[in-house]
Amino acid sequence: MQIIVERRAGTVALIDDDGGEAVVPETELASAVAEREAEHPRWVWTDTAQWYPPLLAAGVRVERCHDLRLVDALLAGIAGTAPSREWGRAPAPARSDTLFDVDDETDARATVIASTEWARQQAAIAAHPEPARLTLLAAAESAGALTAVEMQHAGLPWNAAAHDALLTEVLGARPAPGRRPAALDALASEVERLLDVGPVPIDSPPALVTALRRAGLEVASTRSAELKRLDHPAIAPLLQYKTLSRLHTANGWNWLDEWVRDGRFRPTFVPGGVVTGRWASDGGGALQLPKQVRPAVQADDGWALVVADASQLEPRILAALSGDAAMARAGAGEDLYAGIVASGAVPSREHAKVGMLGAMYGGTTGVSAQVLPRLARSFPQAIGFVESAARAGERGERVRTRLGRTSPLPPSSWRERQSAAGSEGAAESEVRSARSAARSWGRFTRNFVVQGTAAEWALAWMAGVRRRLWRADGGALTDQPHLVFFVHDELIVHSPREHVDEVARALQEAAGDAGRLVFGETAVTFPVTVAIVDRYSEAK
DNA sequence: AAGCCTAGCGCC
DNA sequence: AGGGCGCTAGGCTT
Repeated sequence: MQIIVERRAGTVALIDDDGGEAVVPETELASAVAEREAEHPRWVWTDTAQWYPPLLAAGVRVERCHDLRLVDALLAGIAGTAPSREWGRAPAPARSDTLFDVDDETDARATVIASTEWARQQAAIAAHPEPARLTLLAAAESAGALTAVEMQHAGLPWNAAAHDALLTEVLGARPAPGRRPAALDALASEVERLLDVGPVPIDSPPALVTALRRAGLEVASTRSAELKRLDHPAIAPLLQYKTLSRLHTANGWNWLDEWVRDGRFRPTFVPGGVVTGRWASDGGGALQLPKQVRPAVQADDGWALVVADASQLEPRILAALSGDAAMARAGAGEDLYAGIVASGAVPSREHAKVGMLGAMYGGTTGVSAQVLPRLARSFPQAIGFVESAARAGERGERVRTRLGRTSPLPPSSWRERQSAAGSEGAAESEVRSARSAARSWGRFTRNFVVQGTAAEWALAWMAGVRRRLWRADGGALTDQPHLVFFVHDELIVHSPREHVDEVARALQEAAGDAGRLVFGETAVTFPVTVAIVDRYSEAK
């Protein structure tokens, strides 16, 4: 059964299957939801990110929901239209210099009648050629939205003292605000001394290029890959400076002050935030947590981190998508790349890895391009699948993931370039640049099908883990094993030590379920490695 | 001062 | 001339 949650001027209507309505003041919503949650309804509401945090704060957990905003975005993508409404986004703050008053319009767009929208979405899903897949995607997306809020609520356990210690270890003591740590000062002086061309503006890439050239180093940029190719004594300290400076600015003491409170890092996860369906994050750079700071991610006393990682997820996804039996066989063990080597297709694991990544990203140079023909011979269906997605993109067509998320159409400027290049008397440069733009869009659609389907698998995995950890008898989320982190193909559960084995089992079993859910019968396996550790850095 | 852009680098 | 992101600093414009 489902219960639609509909806002009505300071009150909230809860509408059940039979059309029965209970209208409660917003202040009493949590208890009204708690009362009904016992019947395991699916909560149909406009936006999990808005409705769920206050419920969790009141100690009320919700098992299932349908997120109208996220599903609308999916359906709009499929229909090739813009999302139908602004979903309750806060109105733009009033600005005195604004030329026209947008508030009325913004409010109107923000008003979504949940029951009406729910009916519309059900009809749209039923009318889709693959309603079962789309239903699954809507459920997975919505479960992800619940999990995202729960992970922010619980927070990733973070030992601020350990973080401070590791910063001090490599940077020196925390400097006064606005000052540079001692280790960076020393490295900057060293670079200056070794270049010996006067002051070196080390933090400004364009000015640094000028200084390097003054020192006789032929560089076009200050990218570390380019600097590494140079043979000069100043390069090593310069690269070291960049690494430490990055740590200091991105994940240093300021980051710690801003993002870690009461032993927890609580980023906002943004389900569906990426065009492919991957999650994005907002604040703290949660999805780019550098390995350097992972020693600070530490389980509470008596607890452990159960860290699970899906092995070679994307090539396995491609094998399942394309039904490539040979690649499924190569992935039968724990290491798909080793399986590709064993099949005789390529000489080394590195060749297998770089070649597969190149096939999925559209690499055209180096080792990746070299081994592609061999991979194509051994795994014609898998390679053919991404090639065909690339060709579709080059023609300006949309592609879709396994469960039905569609890629956007290229911008109108792209189409105009293509047609201009195809017309009589087009300049050669126009043709070349249009061709290059077409290839570029093809690389996007090529990757979209794999990355997007991997995101679907990951959502199904996460939902399965959450379901297995769910305790019907209630209790606070954080009193029992709970998800605390997700990065595309990796999950972390914070768990009391006495439960880690069952948590590990849940992570494994849910991975198997996810493969069957997304692909039905498939020979492709999705092994996950699970590590039970005190610190995130001890995993892998 | 605020907004926007680029360069660069972190993650998957 | 390999896909997707977020974030920071510098530097420019408004």
